[in-house]
Amino acid sequence: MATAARALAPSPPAVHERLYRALRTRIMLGELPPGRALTLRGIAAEERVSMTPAREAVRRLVAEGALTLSASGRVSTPALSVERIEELAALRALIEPELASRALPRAHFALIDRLAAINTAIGEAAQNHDAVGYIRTNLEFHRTLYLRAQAPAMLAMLETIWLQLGPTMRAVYQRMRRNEAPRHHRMILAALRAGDEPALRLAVRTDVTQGLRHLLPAPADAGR
Amino acid sequence: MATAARALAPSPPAVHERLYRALRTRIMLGELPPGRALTLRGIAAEERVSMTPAREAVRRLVAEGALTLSASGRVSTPALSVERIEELAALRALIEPELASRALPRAHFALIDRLAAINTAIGEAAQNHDAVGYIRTNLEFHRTLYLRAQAPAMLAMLETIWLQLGPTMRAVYQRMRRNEAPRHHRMILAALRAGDEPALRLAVRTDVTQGLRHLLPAPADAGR
DNA sequence: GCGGCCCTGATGTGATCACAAGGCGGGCAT
DNA sequence: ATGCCCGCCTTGTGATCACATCAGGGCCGC
Repeated sequence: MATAARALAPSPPAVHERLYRALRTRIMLGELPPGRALTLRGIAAEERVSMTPAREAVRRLVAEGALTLSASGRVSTPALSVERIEELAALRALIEPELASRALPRAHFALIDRLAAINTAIGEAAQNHDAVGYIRTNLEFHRTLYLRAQAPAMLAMLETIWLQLGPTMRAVYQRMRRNEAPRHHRMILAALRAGDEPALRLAVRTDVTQGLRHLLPAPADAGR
Repeated sequence: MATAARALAPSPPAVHERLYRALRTRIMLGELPPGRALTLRGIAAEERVSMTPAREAVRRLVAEGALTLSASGRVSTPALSVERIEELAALRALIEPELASRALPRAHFALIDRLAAINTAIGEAAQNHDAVGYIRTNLEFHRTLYLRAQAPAMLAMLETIWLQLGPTMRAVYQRMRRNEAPRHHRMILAALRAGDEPALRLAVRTDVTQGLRHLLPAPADAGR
């Protein structure tokens, strides 16, 4: 695709692609608060281009659920309802253990070492109270593992879920004043080293549901 | 959203929305073969509009994986690799039992009766060798059940998976000369009537994997 | 003081144009 | 006859414009 083409020849990527990447990153990392309004002309002016590519980038992000359109077509980051957050968390809890399980047979030492290093970076971001850094390294931890699953369609679907949760994530990690990396990450690493598939599934699933539990009101059946 | 607005006032929906719906339906029902090339000007001319709304509709469908862009930006329906089909089938097998399970507590008699009626229609389409009709009624069966789960985000994600499988589905149902509705649908109905949640999950999961097994080469570990 | 109404400016939508890239076919050389 | 090359013409991209819609603020009347 476009990425590969750019890797071969340094031809500038299409403008709408660049806008898309930029917005997508900002949204996924939680740099935009939920409910933040955006305008096509504003996005376009920011990069000194016309509205056309801005429209295309926004349309694409809306299709992925990263942005929402009001009835009159105004664009904003989504302000998720509790029910929707619960659904998205449940989807993560379904897909991520599956990806981890598929990655397990291919997880050699070098990968586990890299995951451990990323986990250290997560801890540093947590100590610095760097919310964006925390989200970015946390996602990098998961993505690095799941890339080994060799399941691009699943990973793509999962990333759109992360994307939808992006603006909300920021609120989560600001609320919980965390000082260290998620404790379940160590369990994930241990299960990977041991080649223990059930333990890995459980650790991943718990990591996901723990991370989002803070957003759900009643801790009643959050783990159903 | 736009649908609700249209329901209140019969104002015509936005052109790009209309194009999107039309294309989406044709793709999901398998009316377009895999690898079919489309052009923005062609889509636009078909409905006597300019390229702009056609571009938006296509961009949206590309974001959902319903269409693919070649390196030079040409648009076509995706020709899925076997690996990708397996991934999408696995995603269906993860998400659909969950949706069925969530729908179970809300599944009253009227719903089960309606599902049985739809199932009859599936059988009729099968006997008439009506591939598009078969796919449409089959999806309607599943969607009708899952709508009761009150999980719009999950259902939306699932529909994008169906969408990606659309062009390929056509090939499946032409290959297997089926004469009746999927046999697991009866098991789904029975589990719903009995309120048996594990049986329902199993029946749904089996229905999904059986339906797509014909596309996978070696029947070795398709059900892993 | 306050609530409702109207107007204006901002915003999204669709059409049209200019341009660059590339696919495909015809034509030429061997 | 066949293979290659070149040029045309289709195709996607970005810019610009006209227009309908609507949100928000100011103004008037109570």
